[in-house]
Amino acid sequence: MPRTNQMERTRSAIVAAAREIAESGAEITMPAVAAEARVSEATAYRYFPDLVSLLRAAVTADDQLAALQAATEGVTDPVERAGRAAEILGRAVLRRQGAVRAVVAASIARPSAAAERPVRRFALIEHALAPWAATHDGEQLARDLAVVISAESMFTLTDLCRLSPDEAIASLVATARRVTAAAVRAGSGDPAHSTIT
Amino acid sequence: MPRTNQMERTRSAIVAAAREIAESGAEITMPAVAAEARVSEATAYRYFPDLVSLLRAAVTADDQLAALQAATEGVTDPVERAGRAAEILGRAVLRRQGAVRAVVAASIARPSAAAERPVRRFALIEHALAPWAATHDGEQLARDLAVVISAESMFTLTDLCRLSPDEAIASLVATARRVTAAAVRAGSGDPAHSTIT
DNA sequence: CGCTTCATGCGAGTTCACTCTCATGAGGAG
DNA sequence: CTCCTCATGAGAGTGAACTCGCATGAAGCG
Repeated sequence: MPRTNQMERTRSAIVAAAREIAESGAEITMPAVAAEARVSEATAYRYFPDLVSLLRAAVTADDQLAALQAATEGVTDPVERAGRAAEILGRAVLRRQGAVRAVVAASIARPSAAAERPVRRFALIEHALAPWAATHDGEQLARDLAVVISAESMFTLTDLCRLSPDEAIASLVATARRVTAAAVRAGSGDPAHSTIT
Repeated sequence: MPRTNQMERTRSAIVAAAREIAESGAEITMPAVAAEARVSEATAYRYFPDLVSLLRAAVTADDQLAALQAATEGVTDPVERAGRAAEILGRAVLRRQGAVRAVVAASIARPSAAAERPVRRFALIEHALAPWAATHDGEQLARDLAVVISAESMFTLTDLCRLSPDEAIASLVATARRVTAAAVRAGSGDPAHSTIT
C-alpha cells in the first residue's frame, strides 16, 4: 500500500479546494481547484478523471437520507413523507447550487456519464414510500416522484417559473404531495385509467 | 437593406447544417457546423452569438403547439388534454435529442442563459388547461405540469430510470394525467391540504 | 540511513468555445 | 458597367478540458 497517507491527503485537499470554490459561488474550473489545492492540474486529473466526478465528490458530502430518516420519524402518511423528502432534496440542491448545476448539466449533455451518477433521489423516494409500498404497487408513483423530487425540477421552478427559492421548494413539496396523494387514493397506483370518462 | 438575400442564405445554410448534424446524432460543435455549412467559423458566430442560440434556432423548427391543437380538437377533459401535451412534448424531445440535451444542459449550467430560452412548454400547458383554467385556479397545477412536461423529465426517465423511449413517454403521460386529475378533483387546486388526516 | 519506487510537477499538445483584426471580393446602387 | 460597402474568410489569440511522457524527489521499506 504505497504512499497511502500522502495520497489521501492530496485527495482530500483537492475535494476541499473544490468545496471552497463552490461555497464562494465562483465558477469551478480544474485549474482553479488545482491552484487552490496547491497541486498541479495533472495531479487533480489523476484523482478525478474529469471535472464532473470531482464535483460529485465535493457535493456528496452531507447525508440527505439521514436527514429524511430524522424528519420522517414516526410519520406513516406517505403524502407527508414524500413532501418532506421533496423539501430535503430541494434545500440540499439550493445549498450547493453551483456544483449541482454543473453535475446535472453534464449528465444531461452526456447521458453515458449519467450512468455513473449516484442517484441520491432514489434512496430518498424509496425511504419515503417504504411503509406504503410494502402493501401497494409503487412502480409508477416512484417514477412520478423521480421526476418531481429532483434538482432538475428545482431549476425549472427557479429559472423558468421565476420562483424564489422558498416558493420553489413550496411548489416542489406541493407537487410531490399531490402526486403521492393521487396514487394513494388510486389504491394500487394505476392513475392513467382512473380518468373521468 | 444591404445584402439581405445573401445573409438570409447564409443564415439558413448554418441552421440547416446544424440540423443535419443533429439528425446524424453526432455531437454538434461550432467548427463542425461551419464546415458543413461551408462557412467560416467566424461567420457562424456572427449570426449566432454562441452555440446554444444556434441549437435553439435549429430545434425551434416544428410547431408543437399546432400539433397539440390538432390533438385536442374537441377534447374538453383537462386530464386527457394534459396527457396529450405530455406525449407531444416527449416525442419532440426524443426526435431531436442531441440538440435538446445541449440546450437544456447549457441553460441549467448558466441560468442567466435560460432567461432567453423560449419556454415552449408553457404554451403547451396553457393550451392544455385553457378550458378548465377558465373557471378554476390553475396556478399550482401549471407549475406541477411545468416540472412534468419537460425535456428534463424525459431525460430523467430514460437516463436515470432506464426506461425505453416508449416507456418514458408512457410514464410522462401517466404522471401528467395523474397530477392533473388530482388538481381537478381537488376543485380550485389546493392539493397540499387535501391530505388524508 | 540509504535505496527504490512511485506520486507529483512540469510542460507540451489537442480540441473546442469564443473574440478580434484585417484584407478581400462579391453584391447591389448609381 | 463601375464603385463603394460590407459580408465573409483567414488567422491569430485566450482559456478551459483533457491527455501524455519524462524527470524528480520524497515516502517509507529494509
